[in-house]
Formats: sequence, C-alpha cells, structure tokens
Amino acid sequence: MATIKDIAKRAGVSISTVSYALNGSSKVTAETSARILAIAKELHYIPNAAARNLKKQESKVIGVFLSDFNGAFYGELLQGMKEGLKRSGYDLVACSGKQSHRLLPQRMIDGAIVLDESFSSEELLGYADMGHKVVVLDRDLRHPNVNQVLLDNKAGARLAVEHLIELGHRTLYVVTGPKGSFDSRQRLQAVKQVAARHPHLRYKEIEGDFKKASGALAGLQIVQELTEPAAVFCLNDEMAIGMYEYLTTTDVRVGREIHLIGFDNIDASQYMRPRLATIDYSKRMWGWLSSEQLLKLIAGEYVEHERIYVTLKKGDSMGPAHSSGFAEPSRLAHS
Amino acid sequence: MATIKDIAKRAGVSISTVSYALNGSSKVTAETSARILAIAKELHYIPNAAARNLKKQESKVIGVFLSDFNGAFYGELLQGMKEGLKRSGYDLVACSGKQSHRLLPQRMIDGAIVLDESFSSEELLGYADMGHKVVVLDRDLRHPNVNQVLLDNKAGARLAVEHLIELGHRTLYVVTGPKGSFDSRQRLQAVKQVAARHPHLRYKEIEGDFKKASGALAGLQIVQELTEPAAVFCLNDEMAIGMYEYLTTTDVRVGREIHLIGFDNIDASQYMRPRLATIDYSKRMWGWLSSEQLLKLIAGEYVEHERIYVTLKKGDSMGPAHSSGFAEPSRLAHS
DNA sequence: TTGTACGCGTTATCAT
DNA sequence: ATGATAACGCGTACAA
Repeated sequence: MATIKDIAKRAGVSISTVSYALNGSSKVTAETSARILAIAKELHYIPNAAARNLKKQESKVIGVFLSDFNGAFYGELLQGMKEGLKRSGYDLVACSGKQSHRLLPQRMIDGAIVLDESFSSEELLGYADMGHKVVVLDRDLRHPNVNQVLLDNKAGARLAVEHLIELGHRTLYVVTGPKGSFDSRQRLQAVKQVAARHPHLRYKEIEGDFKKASGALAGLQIVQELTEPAAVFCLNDEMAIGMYEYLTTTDVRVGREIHLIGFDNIDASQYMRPRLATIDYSKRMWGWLSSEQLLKLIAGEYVEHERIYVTLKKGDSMGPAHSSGFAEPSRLAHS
Repeated sequence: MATIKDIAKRAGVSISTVSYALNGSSKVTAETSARILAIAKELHYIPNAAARNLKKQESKVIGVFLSDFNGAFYGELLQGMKEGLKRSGYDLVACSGKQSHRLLPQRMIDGAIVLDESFSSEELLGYADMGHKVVVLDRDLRHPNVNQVLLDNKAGARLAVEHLIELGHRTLYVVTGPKGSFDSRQRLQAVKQVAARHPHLRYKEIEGDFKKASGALAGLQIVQELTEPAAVFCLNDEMAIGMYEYLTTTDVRVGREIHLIGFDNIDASQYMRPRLATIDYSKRMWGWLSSEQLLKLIAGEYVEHERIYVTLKKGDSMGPAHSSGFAEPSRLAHS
C-alpha cells in the first residue's frame, strides 16, 4: 500500500506538496505536479478512505436501507437513486438488516434513505438528533434532519376504488398489507373514505402481509364465499399476483367472476393475461428524487417533503361488473 | 458528536482508560469501567468508524458487487451471504456500477464478492495484487487472493440436454446468454459436448442476452421455422419465461409443440403452468458459501475453490417428444 | 492508569 | 511564488 509518504520520499518533496499536487492545487508548479502524479501512478497509489474520511468528516457514500433484497421494484428504485447521484461524487450502497444500521451513526455513510419498516422511527429520530441526514420513503416522520419522499397512497387508493365503482361493482374486498405498514394504512384509509361516500358498496377487509402467499390465501377465502361477481383491491401487486395465480387453479376467471386491481405496477403485472389493473408510479423517479433530497439535506439546503404522484393503469383483470351473469354457479370450484 | 476525549474529561480519566473501558479490557477496575460506560451512554457516544478503521486497518464491512439490482435471484443469494456473515461481526453492503469499485482499493470494505461481468478481471487482478481479498462467482480467475465459488454449469447443461434426449427429442434450440458471460459459455460448451455424442440431434443456437425480451424474440424466430416438435434450452430462466410468455400469445403450446427448459429455477418458474423445467441449485447456499470463503480468505486461511452443485427440476414444459403429432399445422399461428 | 506514538491525508501557517 | 512543517481528525495499544 503506497501512501503519500512513499510518494514524497520518491519525489524528494514533502508530503504536503504531494497532497497539493494530487488535489490539483495551484500551489505546486506544473512540472513538480506532473512528476508527482507520475510517481503516484507508478506506485498504484490510492488514497486511504479512512484517513480522508477522518479528516474531511465525510465519506461520500450514502446508504439505502431495505427490508430485504427481494422487493419486486427495488431494481428500478435503486437505479433511480444511482441516477440521482450520478454527477454528485457520491456512491450508493444497499444494506439490509439491523446489523447494518451502525453504518449511519459511525459515519461510514453520509446519509441514509430508508424503506424498511423494521428500522424503527425511534432509532431514526435518535440519529437525526445526532445530526445525521435521513430520507424516509415509508413513514411520516418529522424532524429537521429528516425528509419525506412518500407515495401518494391516498390518491392511488381513491383512483382504484373509484374506478371499480364506475365499472358498476357493488362488492369490494380489500386485501391489506401488514398492520405496521404505513403504505397499507394510508391506502386503507382512503378506501374507507371513498366507501363511506358510496353506501351501496358492500365492503370487506381481509388481512394480508404484502406477500404473494397472503394474496393466494385471500383468494381462497373469497372464492369460498363468492356468490356474485366481486371486485378485489389488493393493496399491492405482489398479493394481487398471488391471488391471480391461485385463481388460475380454480374455475373462477379473473376479469369475470373476480375483478382484480393491485398497487405498484411491478414488472410481472404487465405479463398477466388478462393484464392486471393497478396503480402505477415511477419507481425510477421515486429513487431519483430521494437521492436528490438527501443530497440537498446533506448540503444544508432547506427541502420540503415530496410526494410521488400515481396514476391508474387499467387492465382487463378489472372489467365491468355486469357482463358476467353468473349463469353457471357450478363453475365456482372450491379447490 | 461525543468522542472519547469528551468522555475522558467528564470522567476525569485519560483517553486510554476510556478506550480500554469501552473495549472491555481487564486493565480497568470494574467501578471505573462502569462509570465510564455510564457516561458514554449518557453522551450517546458512538465510535467514529473512520478513526477506528484507520488504526485497525479494517472496516468489518464486506461488499458484494452486482451488475444491477434486478436479478431474479439476488434476494436469496444476498440472504445467504448475510447468514454466512451473521456471527462474524461483518456487515454486508451491496453495490452496483463502476463508480462503487473504489470502495475496495480505498479500503472502505475488507473484501469483495463479485457477480458482475462488467467488473473487469484486469481491474480485479490489480486489486488482488494489492492484497485485497475477492471471491468471484462469475469467472475463472486464479490468484492467491481470489477464490472462486462457481456454479456447476457444465453438469447443469448436461443434465438438461440429456433429459430432453431421453424424452425423445431430436431437435434442439439453444438460446445463449451474452457473449461475454462465463456462465453462458460454460453451459454452451457442455451442450456441444453432449450434442456431439448424439449425432441424430439437430441442434441450433440462437443468441440471447439472459434477459426476458431476448427469450421472447427467440421464441418468435423458432415459431416461424417450426415444422415439428422442438426442444428449447434457454440458458437461463428469465429468457425461458420471456419465450413462455410470448408463446401464450400464439397457438403453439408449451409442452406440446415446443418443449422448454431453463436454468436457475428462479421464483417465477414455479408459477408457470405447465411448470417450467429447469436446472436448480441453492442460491442461499451459493451466497452463504461465498461469504464463508471470503471470511477465510480475509483471515488468511487457505481455501480451495468451491463448486455449487445443481440438479434437474422436471416440469411439464418439457414433455416427451412423441405425444404431440403435429396433426394440425394450422395451429401454428405466426402472430 | 496514563502518556504517547501511530495510522494517513488535509490544510493552515511559516520560511525561503 | 513555492514548498516545508506541523496540527488535526479519533481511536488503539504499547511502554512506562
């Protein structure tokens, strides 16, 4: 490991001259500088991050904390973050698990983007109090050092429910996310608001956990009590797809007896036939904006909370309520 | 930011005493130690990683370099790595993109696991020469500081081809990965070896890139020239699923006119109906073993290269060749 | 228990 | 105008 000392010795100058040369300072003559650069290259010199970080009190790395690495839309989200950091000199590392939280207070990273319910708000506030900068994507957390970049969950849920009401549906099942989920709570709240304005709508909740299997399970339950066409709003696409896949093993047809709509428009949704109706938003922009906000926070700029707008993505999995006459109840196999 | 200096001042002792107390050394009396710990907690003391890393010449973080964050099996793979590091005191961070390579030479991480073709072997060897520890999952790279944990690609490809030959297939399309891919090259090589032993096998290559779309494209091409049942070996599941999904839009039925087998057994494969035949292996074990190997490398232990064994996962997407009579060529719509 | 050198790069200050 | 000296950031660990 070559250090600036080695270079200085070899070049016959002091370490400060080397440092200045390496940092392109005008305090060194062009020739000296060139000679030093040449020697640095020759020795494969690479500055030690620990030393630099210690002095500069920054690492030029930002961390994103995810609940796991399985999330169906993490790819695009992280891609967006990387784009937001492209020209900033910052690098992005993805972390998961309580263990890795230490990177923030220990200052190995200059800031954090959090999309992980299991990262407690108390812990986060503690770090914020210590001066660390955080952007949250999954909760309503107010602190000068915390910025929010949240999905417009309520608008999305409203769009979904109003869409199925317009299509004439009068029976609505809602499959929720886990109790602790901010997104799930917000979406559910909006569903209730809309439902309250439509008293003719029969409305029932089924608890899920945002994972595929819980969607399949909810599907099983719905099929068993199905007597007329029903609309199902799965609060995310993963559950919708889980239910979808379960339904293909029964005689119940999606878009006929059961009408499905999800939330997230993950990659797999576009491949379903009939296509899964869902709520769409740009994961790339979400990531991009998050990193932008964090950079501003780190730079000490004032930033307002941001909201990611959503749109309705129609699909034949959610059709009009009346076209299916339920003429043959025998089709409803209970497998 | 409280430092050991602050604690020392408050406790009326020297910084070295504080350091010993914090590190649980027996050189400090229990009372003093307790007092110091209490003050540390009170001041919300957290050691500065840069200072510690600088002194200890290690960061207790290892990095995994991925080509992107979209990979269908990264979730399980990374989960396996985390398990391998569980009790080691090391944390895992995932990185992507050339930018982030600096973390290794700058010593922000103590070692690297590489699954990213775009991370060049030259660069990697350079780092290995500088003493950095690396585990590669995607190439044959020999160096004292580099360990390989590779899939048994050849066995897998052999299993796949022999399976379809046993089922009576005489026409085989192989959809390859990108040219630079080590996995693709190895799999292809094994295919050729088996094919050479079965001269009656008509065998044709189609170039793909391991992504969904290229599978669909290959499907289009195959359908257009299809005159009798054919077996298709997509060198990974993503392409197989791409082709699968394309075929559902035509009159060609998977498992009848076209028999499909993939490689990887990604999550989505189990949901296809008929199920996608594929080559299976434990992503969790792959990750687990990789991190184990890296830890040993870092510890200076001697480690041999490892190989991840694979198994054949049968599925109805690959049925016997003879059951489909091709009685109605009109079924082959060219949509 | 404590003083202190050390790890390494940055930068203000001082000397030529 | 150039470049050298030294303090600094913070925690570790040896010598005293």
